[in-house]
Amino acid sequence: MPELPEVQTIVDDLRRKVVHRKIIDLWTDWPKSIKGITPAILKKRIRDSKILDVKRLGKNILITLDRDRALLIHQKMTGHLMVGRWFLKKTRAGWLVTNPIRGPFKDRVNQYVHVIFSLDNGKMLALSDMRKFARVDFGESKYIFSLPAIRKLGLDALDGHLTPAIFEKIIRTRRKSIKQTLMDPTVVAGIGNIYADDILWSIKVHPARPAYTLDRSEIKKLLISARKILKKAIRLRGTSVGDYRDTSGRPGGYGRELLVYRRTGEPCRRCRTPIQRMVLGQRPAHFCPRCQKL
DNA sequence: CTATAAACCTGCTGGC
DNA sequence: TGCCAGCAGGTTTATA
Repeated sequence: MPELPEVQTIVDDLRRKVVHRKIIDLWTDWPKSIKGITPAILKKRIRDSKILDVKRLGKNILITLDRDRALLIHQKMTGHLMVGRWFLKKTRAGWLVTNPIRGPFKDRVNQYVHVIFSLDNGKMLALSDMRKFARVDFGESKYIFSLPAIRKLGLDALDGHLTPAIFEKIIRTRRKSIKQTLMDPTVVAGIGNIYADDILWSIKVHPARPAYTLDRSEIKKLLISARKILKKAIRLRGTSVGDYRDTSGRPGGYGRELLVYRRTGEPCRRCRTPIQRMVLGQRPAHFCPRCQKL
């Protein structure tokens, strides 16, 4: 689900909804969602933690707690964070979580909720994830920031410290394709498959071009375009291709604006040539064979 | 070191 | 209608 704009949307929601709240309980039916420690230990250690802040680190969500501790959540492909009131219900098949949010969810039971933090205002922060790839990590700030996922994170795509000159230096040393380079979180943080395709289409660069072949002006255009597209997607509250939803269960609006992503066979928005699909680094890449020459 | 593949999971889609 | 291969927003780990 989540790339930079989707994660930012979630973080903005969470700042309004859970900052200053206390976590009073923890429930999970998928212990693997929690890294490092058992759910029972996390439950004990997190009780009565006050939420001080919520931030985005690349595609990770950092929830800062009191007593110098923090939660780090990565939603991976199909993870969702939702805030609301749920009810646990025991059935023959196990625990089910009922979800009163109306709208995009097909029914009132969200069978994919696997972790729930109960808050002191009667609401719950729930992690729902159909594919169970999402992970929650907990510990002292020192521990969280020592995690490879954070330590090795490149500069954020929207971070002002990432200047055209620095971006050029990074891009020009990479031998991989420009698309795989853009999607590598240790190079630039936040760009995933959807936005990488749209960004490259917008500057007419073929996704398979080796990164080091881009010249200075192309790299500058790349950075400017990346920021423009990511900011537009944040304004529209993300892309809902598949099942992405915000913390209230509402879809994002960028899906209608997609430039090439998942438009295989459809006409290029510039020249009407049918969009092509190829595979790069095990991921699909979409491009216009006429606008984006190798 | 690099490049590719597999692993982690479930549900949906399309072809036969 | 039914089955099954292939595919999906991401990242880490294994293999060559």
